[in-house]
Amino acid sequence: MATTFRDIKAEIRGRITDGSWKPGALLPGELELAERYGCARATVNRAMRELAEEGLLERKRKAGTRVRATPLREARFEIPAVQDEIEALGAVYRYRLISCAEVAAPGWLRVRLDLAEGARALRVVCVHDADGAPYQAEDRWISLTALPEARTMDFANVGPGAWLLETVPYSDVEISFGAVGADGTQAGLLGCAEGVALFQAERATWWQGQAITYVRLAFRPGYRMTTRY
Amino acid sequence: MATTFRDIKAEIRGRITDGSWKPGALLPGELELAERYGCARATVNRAMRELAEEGLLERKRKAGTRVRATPLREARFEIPAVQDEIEALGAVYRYRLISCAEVAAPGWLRVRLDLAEGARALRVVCVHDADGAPYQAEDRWISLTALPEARTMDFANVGPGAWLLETVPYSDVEISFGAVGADGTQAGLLGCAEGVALFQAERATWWQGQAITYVRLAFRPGYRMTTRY
DNA sequence: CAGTGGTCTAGACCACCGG
DNA sequence: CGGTGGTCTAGACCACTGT
Repeated sequence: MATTFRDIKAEIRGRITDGSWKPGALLPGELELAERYGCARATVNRAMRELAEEGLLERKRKAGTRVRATPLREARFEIPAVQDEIEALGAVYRYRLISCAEVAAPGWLRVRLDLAEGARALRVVCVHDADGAPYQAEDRWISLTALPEARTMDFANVGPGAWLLETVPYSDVEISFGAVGADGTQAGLLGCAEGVALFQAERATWWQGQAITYVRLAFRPGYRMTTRY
Repeated sequence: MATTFRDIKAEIRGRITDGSWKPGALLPGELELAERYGCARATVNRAMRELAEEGLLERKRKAGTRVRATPLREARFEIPAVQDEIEALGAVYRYRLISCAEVAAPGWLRVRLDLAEGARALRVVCVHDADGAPYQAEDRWISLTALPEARTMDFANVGPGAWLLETVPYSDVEISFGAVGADGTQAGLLGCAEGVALFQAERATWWQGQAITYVRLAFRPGYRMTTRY
């Protein structure tokens, strides 16, 4: 009878969800559970530690382990590249460049990315289609302070997102989601009426403390982002 | 010179983000790294295992450990109770019940929650205010099959969300986010014009395979959900 | 088949913090 | 202060899977 840390996790999770151990309740110590399950303390430790990471338990030295009084609800969303997202739907992906120009970084962007006055940026506007219909409109600003080589890039066939992904693969990201009424540009790009409600993501990316890019992604009307937890 | 699993994580993470180890690159085996850092294999194992969970590494038996070719971007959002969310902003929370009535579950809800024909539900509509201004409009359906005791509850002062949280604290949830134009009811409850873009969450909750509740939460215009990763 | 990661063990020392 | 969780060790066996 093998007692793995997964068995113990399942056992404890079961007791919590079925109500045997109510929110706030104190669980037995690791040593006692190890004896009860006939395994090493390290095994119990891993089980409980992971359940704590998942938000079901609260652990404190000396105080012991308790069922979280207020369930910590945490949802995880995968943020795939647009092309992957579209192809995962079984649709044909197409990329269309609308415009690409070097400009002086506007004030709001300098504030947002902490850029110096006079900083310059590359602004790229493009659309991602799924089966020929607009799926996502992208309005991106790339800091030419951090990535001067972006000037020489040709974004006619490769999206700026894909290029950045291979140039700066691992970076720090701040992302936020909201709803906006489509402005004239977005309405044109997505083929909808002005004012229609759009799901919009905003993402700022940093690498080693330096701002890389800021992007606004407006999704086609009706888009939903879904997950379980 | 203490080498903890955190040190090793930081070390490896650094090599990945600074580009020394590029996407797809093969890392040394656990045994070699253990020797290199002068620690036990278990310590290296924990460091690498956690980095894999975080999406930076890909591990396969026999094949070894590699830097993920395509960074797995995963964002985590906390989903607090509305009251906590509002009070965390430093605002005063207020709850207002708009209506509460027992009804036959409409077809779309029966499909959504897998309810039997003729199933009955409690429909509760309410508003959550922050500093006196509407923050979130809630339109909730509670399955009376699963929770007949909801019939006798008085939701005049306690929100249905808070009651459910203490009645069924740990459940399975499916959640999705999108943008909608405010309908007449939502416009009235949130004090905005019809058609204004609203950020909307939909949540279906299950407990031991049985549907508990379905809720639509429409946030005040301009609301954004933010995180880092 | 053989090499890699996955997991368990028995024991140890330590840091934190509640009583 | 002393009990609890946090972490490390040295060793072992096993499961998967590429070659």
